Amino acid sequence: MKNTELALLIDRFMRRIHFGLQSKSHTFDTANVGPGGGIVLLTLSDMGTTRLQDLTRRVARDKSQMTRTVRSLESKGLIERRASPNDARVNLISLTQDGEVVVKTLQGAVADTISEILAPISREEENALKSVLERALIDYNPE
Amino acid sequence: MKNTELALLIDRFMRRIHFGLQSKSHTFDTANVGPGGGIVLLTLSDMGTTRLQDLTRRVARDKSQMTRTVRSLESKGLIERRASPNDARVNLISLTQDGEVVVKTLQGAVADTISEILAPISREEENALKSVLERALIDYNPE
DNA sequence: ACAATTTTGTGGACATAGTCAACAAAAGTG
DNA sequence: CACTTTTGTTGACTATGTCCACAAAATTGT
Repeated sequence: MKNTELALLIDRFMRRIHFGLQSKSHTFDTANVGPGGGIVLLTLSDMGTTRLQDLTRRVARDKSQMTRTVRSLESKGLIERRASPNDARVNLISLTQDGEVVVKTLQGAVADTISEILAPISREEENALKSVLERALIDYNPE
Repeated sequence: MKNTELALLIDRFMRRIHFGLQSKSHTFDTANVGPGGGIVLLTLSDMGTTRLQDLTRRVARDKSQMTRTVRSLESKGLIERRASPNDARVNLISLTQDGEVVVKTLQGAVADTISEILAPISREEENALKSVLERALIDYNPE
């Protein structure tokens, strides 16, 4: 019954990352994608070319939200969409070359911030942390 | 350089909690405090009577945001504020009896959701998870 | 003692993100 | 080939975040 702690900890941890990045965002977010765009780009980089719906599920956002985020990233030339040849409803999303470059920059910034935060944490614990989160999320694919 | 993963995992985990609660919120958020209000109430319950500023730092939100959240909770009769006797600038915030009741309900709901999510995780790992997060946040007190 | 600075909280204005419902087009199904 | 489902878009609304300026009280340095 004391599990409320974990929710609060996760929230604070999230905010910690957020502020860490936010405070230096002018040094790396030159494309002005913001947190929302950043998450989508990084996720897309993980997934490779994907259908919009799958991307939406992975980042666990509302599909309407994703439509807008994707449009914004497209207008910045960072991602491309093309219709699936098999299914005309489906949008296949992929990073452009410019997008790849932005992703590299974001990855650097995020990695730096995370390293800062995890300074007091050992490498083994860090891996354990990832593994636990991954396992908890393994079946999580919201619609 | 692979640490981007953790940021994305934390984000997904957060969303997982959020949706888990959101989908049942009508069953427990009868006071209509929402996620923002809930975090404040739970944190306040952890901290006991506190100054607004300390609460603000703990939840890592903007102070103006906190002003508004606190006003809203006050208008619902869930928290009380009084001026500090020592320092007339300071607002001391505390839960009312109604607030305590709401907190109990929220704690139940959050605990249930977290248990669901952590079903595939052992008790030891869960404790390790908390401990790691706590340690990473130990010195984190933003202004 | 007292001017200058800092701390605490409030308010306004704007930007970003989340939510929900309605919709259109294409695909799948019996 | 009607019926249903899937995919994505749009609109309207709410909630949250961010930034700036401000006022009142406290603190500091001289």
